[in-house]
Amino acid sequence: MDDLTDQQQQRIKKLDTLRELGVQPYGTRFDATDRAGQLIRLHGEKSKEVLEREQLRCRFAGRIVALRRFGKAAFAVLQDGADRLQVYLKKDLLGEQGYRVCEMLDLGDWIGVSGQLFRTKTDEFTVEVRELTFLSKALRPLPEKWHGLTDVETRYRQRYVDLIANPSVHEIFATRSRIIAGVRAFLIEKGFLEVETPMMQPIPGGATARPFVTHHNALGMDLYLRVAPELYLKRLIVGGFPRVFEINRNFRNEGISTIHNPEFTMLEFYVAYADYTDLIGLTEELIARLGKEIFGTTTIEYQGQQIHLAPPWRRWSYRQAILEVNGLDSSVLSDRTAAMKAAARLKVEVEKNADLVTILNEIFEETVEPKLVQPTVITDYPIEISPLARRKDSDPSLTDRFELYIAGREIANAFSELNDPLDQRKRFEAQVAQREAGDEEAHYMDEDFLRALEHGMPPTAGEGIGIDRLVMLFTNQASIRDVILFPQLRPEK
RNA sequence: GAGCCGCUAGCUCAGACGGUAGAGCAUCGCCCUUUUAAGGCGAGGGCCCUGGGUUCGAGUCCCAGGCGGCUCACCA
Repeated sequence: MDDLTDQQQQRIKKLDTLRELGVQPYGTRFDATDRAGQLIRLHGEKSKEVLEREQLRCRFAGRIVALRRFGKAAFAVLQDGADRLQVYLKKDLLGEQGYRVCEMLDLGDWIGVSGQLFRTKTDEFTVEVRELTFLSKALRPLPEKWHGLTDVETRYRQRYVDLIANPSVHEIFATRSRIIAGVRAFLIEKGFLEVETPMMQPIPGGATARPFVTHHNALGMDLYLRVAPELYLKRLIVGGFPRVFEINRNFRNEGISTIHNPEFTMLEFYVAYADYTDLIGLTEELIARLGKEIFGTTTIEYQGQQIHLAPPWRRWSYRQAILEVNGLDSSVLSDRTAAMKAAARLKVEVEKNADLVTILNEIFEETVEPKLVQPTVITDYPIEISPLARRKDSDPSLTDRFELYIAGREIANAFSELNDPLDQRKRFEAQVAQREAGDEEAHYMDEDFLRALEHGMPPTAGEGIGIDRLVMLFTNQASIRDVILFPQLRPEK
């Protein structure tokens, strides 16, 4: 007890006093017939006179987030979900015993109240409490009322405190939930089946990324946390589900930054008989609908930039974008030396022995991506950087693929799936060769996936949307940690 | 991984040139039955991130480390 702060000791003392008063400081159920938000919506606009006439009774619960005492009376503000409602505690109405309980209240405690709605002298919509039920004692103090909790580290480590102290944080995560619910509703409406595929995979596939490894004791084998659900979802297309989607976590054993968390939420969906161009329209519809349904507009602001989500979005081929943004001659597309010179002139750093595709991709990422502020669909990616995408009929060096960029960031990646098992085998073999050459992110051979394709996969288009980044965009957050409830951090000590 | 910045009371922050560690809020005591950053009077509260070093003396200067943020590199 000696290592407790004075405030913690005071609260434990009050805990004991409550028990002496016959109050259980950690109670059981409270029959809240009302919610603060409901009361505010239904009656919050009524005048003093109307409230006096109607004599409305109510019963709700919440956490004390503000407390102003006056000797024989007090005002407390209760937080119930996203809403705050003031209650008035008066000795006359609560009695000697009841008011002793009030004197034991602290910021952070949970209480239930029943009473009558009224308006104070200062016109504040308030509950005059007739009965108070103590629900739970907080043994630690809340952050300061004015500045709240601003220390970023504490906000991430103790998200529960962040959520109490910062209503805007509470709102961001409520919005995140609505976005995911909106995505789910949209896809289900479009005839998709929601499925769950393994998070622990014997062969990690579906993305070029380093996996986490874990071990299953009973099976005596290593398993990988998935880097993508892609190969399993395609197995389901083979199995005869024509439209499937999954919203779930992916895990990548890579660096952490403002746009990377080791575990992140991914939406992937697959449509049989469709090609990538069908998905462009579907994506336009989805994003615009989310804007309208959740924010009532298709114009949003992200980090000071106005972004117009209403379709149609600009479409630009990967190669055209590289040429036009930089005013380059089309020779760079086929001439490695010309591409190298262009990179040097554009101050794009490229490894000395990089191949043409890598040079062009560096140029794309450095010079084109940051310019794609308004939603832009980039199409026709080179085959070398699209190992799972279908080859373009009109140009075998390209794929039937697009990526959606908004605010300079990749939001979606979609392509017509490669369903030729022999071609897929060759590409896996190429990946395996790269892996053997030291590329830890290259794909593994997945014989079972090939076997599935050999059973015949209908023409299919698939797409992935990074949910965290989508939420960042819609909630105007610069860091992924501000849209993930418990971002990954090193241990405290 | 590299660079820059930060770490002082429960919270938000001050602490020039090295000389007994401060404020506001919160807490505790007294007063106060319509306040809303309530108010008045009084009081308590510190491993100054950790470990070394320099010095008569270190929150402050030096070295090493920890944790976090931002920027850069890989990735979505």
